[in-house]
Amino acid sequence: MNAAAEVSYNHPHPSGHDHKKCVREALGTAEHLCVVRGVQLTPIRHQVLELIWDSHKAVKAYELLDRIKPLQNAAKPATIYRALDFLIEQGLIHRVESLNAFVGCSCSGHQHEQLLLICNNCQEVEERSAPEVMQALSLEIKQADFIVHSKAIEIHGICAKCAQTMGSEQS
Amino acid sequence: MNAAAEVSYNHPHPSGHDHKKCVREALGTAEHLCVVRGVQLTPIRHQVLELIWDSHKAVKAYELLDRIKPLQNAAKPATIYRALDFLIEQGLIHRVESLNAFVGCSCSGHQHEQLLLICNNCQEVEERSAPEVMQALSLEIKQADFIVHSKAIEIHGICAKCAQTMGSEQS
DNA sequence: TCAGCGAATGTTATAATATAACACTCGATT
DNA sequence: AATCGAGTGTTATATTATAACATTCGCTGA
Repeated sequence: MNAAAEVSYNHPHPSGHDHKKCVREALGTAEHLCVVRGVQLTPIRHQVLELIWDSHKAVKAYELLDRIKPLQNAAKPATIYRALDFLIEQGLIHRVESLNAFVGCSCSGHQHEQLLLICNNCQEVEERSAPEVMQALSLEIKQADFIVHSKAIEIHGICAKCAQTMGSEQS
Repeated sequence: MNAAAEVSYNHPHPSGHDHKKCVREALGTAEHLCVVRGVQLTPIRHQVLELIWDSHKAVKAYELLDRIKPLQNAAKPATIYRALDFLIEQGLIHRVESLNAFVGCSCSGHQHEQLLLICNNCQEVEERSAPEVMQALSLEIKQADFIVHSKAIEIHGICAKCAQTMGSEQS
């Protein structure tokens, strides 16, 4: 049985987008990249990636652990952390440093360093490539004579959708 | 006895800068801001701030706990985390999200949102205000219709000093 | 004066996040 | 068939952080 068939999507994205398409594309890209790179997207890794893509919210490692247990009875913290390490290495997910949580990367394969807009209300994370920001950042880093290994740009606040909802709910 | 007198500086900054001056300025600014704002920089909070300013490296909470125990025998995790919460609220330190650690803020009183250059070799953290980056970032965020609460921009890599040292040590 | 309050701290317990270390399986290679 | 490496199983523990309630102490209004 295919692991993919065992994971259901509990939180269809509310705002009229076709989330199944997001998932399909993300998994398709992941599968393709892993073949190309000669690395193994094992059942466990695939399931974890699917669970992460269950929504656009950042997910905690132990929440993933709880949710994978019905599928992988033997799952322990190491099971999850190893899968997460792999997925991060392959650029298939982002670690959200400010939340100790993880979110699917929709820019896999392209440049992986993105700006994350993290909604404190709905917990959804939006990735933006923000080329102008990245360019200014590169210049700044160069001026500092600094050799970059990795970048994390995390903005917390309220997303457009929540702002609208909250606004219309005011007295 | 003044708490300030009880903390020694174990790690004078190697690269010829007058670290005592950094500390003096940081503590002076902190004391002044707290008076102006009518908040209390209590002995514990002052000591924690001093310990953080012991170096330009990011410090872990439990490391602070170990180091404050000789001064505050009763210190427990909550002691440290409360002091850290206060110092962060007042903009006197930064939380380094990608390290779960803390570093003194040298821009206290001015705008507090800064770019952090974190050296993976020496662990020192350099703050840069990077106005061009911040401007591009604000624009990007505005385009996304996102309401900002806080920003974290953390760049990991090798600082200029370490790059030089490592370069000259190559075979 | 002293009752009551609020801010800070003391204290105990536990939750949440993450890694280390070693054993086992299994398919590919020699 | 031995060996090897990648992935996983398993146990234990380290690290980071918070909850919840008690106590202290200075201040303020009755």
